[in-house]
Amino acid sequence: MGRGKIVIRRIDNTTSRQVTFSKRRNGLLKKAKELGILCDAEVGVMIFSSTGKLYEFASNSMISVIDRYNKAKEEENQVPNPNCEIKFWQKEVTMLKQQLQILQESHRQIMGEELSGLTIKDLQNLENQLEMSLRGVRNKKDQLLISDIQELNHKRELIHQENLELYKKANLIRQENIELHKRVYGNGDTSAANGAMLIEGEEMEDDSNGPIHLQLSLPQQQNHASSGAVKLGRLQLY
Amino acid sequence: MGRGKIVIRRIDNTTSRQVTFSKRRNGLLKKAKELGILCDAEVGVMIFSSTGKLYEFASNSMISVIDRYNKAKEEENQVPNPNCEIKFWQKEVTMLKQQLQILQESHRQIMGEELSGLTIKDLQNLENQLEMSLRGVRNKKDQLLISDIQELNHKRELIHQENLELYKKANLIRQENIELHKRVYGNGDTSAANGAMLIEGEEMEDDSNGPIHLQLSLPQQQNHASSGAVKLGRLQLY
DNA sequence: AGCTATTGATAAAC
DNA sequence: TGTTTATCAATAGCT
Repeated sequence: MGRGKIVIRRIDNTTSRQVTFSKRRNGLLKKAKELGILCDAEVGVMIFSSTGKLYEFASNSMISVIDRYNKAKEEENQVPNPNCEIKFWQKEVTMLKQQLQILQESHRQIMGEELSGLTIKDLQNLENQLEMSLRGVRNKKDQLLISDIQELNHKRELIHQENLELYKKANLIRQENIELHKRVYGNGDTSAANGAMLIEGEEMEDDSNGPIHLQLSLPQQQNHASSGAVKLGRLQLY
Repeated sequence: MGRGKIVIRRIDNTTSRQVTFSKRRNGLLKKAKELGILCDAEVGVMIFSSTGKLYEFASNSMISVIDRYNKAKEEENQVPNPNCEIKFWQKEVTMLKQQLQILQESHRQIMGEELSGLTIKDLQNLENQLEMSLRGVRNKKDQLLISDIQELNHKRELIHQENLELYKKANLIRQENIELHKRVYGNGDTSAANGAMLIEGEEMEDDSNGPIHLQLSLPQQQNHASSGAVKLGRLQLY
């Protein structure tokens, strides 16, 4: 029930796992509440998020539900074991220790540490797994690098645009300057200093300082970066 | 979600209340299960029908959930319970669970499953680790293969020696046979059957069956296996 | 219990 | 976290 079908399996992506948790938790609590009301049932729901936070619902009170649950279980088992809780936790510890051991062994094997006792077939499987993992890791790394490059390219493009704007503005100001110059020194000076009218404000490369740098740096940056980098990005990526 | 909208209010009709209970109860339990799996959460649901029957779900075990719930509530209320032994085991469980979680996460990363959130440097380290592991596994596999080959060679050598012994014994028996033959049929037959004395038992290839096969098969097997395989082993491994 | 029309929940996108 | 929307899943009402 959503934009696409999903398989019921641990959601790897942390963010979407949290988002889904938030939504489905609310859904579950709502349904529990509805069930309690509609069907006159006593319902208790406890949810611990993966971060350990508790969310709960109880149609009356959680203590009441738990109590009723314990009673029901006692009746069911008809064996009121006094050491029950301690035994439970001990079992839990045993189970967890086993799990840990298994995982640690597998981990060691994967790390290529403790390979004695494996058959050639085991080793072949391990090798295949490692190769697959390696491909996954490399893909992920490449993706990261490529997205970094794209981001940098984007930023560069923005700065380039900004540079163009600044260049245009500088040119306008320079033109204005020339106009003001003409007005201040009159027509007599104009013919002596400049043989032709500076209509567009071009051809001033040798006289002023600031604009020159802009004019020189822009085409360089443009040709170098935008053609080279974009081509690289497209060839490598798509 | 049904043929018509309903208001969330106790269903008066007993039958339809029970039917709805059955349906929604299953729905709730399913959703609880899904939430637990999808979002890596610990979920516990207890439902008492209006007739008092208990239905439950817990992602791990209800005792664990209730206990965690009590703990959370205790912490909330800041009321420390001096239940020493149980607390010890609970601590143990908590610690083991933490270890497990850490290991599982690392395991997932190594398996190339959950790589989001890693930096390029992390990925680089992971890649190096995987490459190292792969080398280790491949080395081990090669070692195994080579020791297998060596063992086979050794066995082959033993069998070869055994064959030689058998061949010698067969020759001796054959000589004895000839001697006996001579004694039985006298000197007149000796010159007709064999021109020269068979001193070492050689040159009998065309007359007897067993020894011929041995003599032919041995040099072939020896040259093929011992020179070829050993050379391969040395070149690949050392 | 089994069948659908219909509502409700929610995955994906922002 | 909240909102929106397209889809899928749950289920209300029947049989």
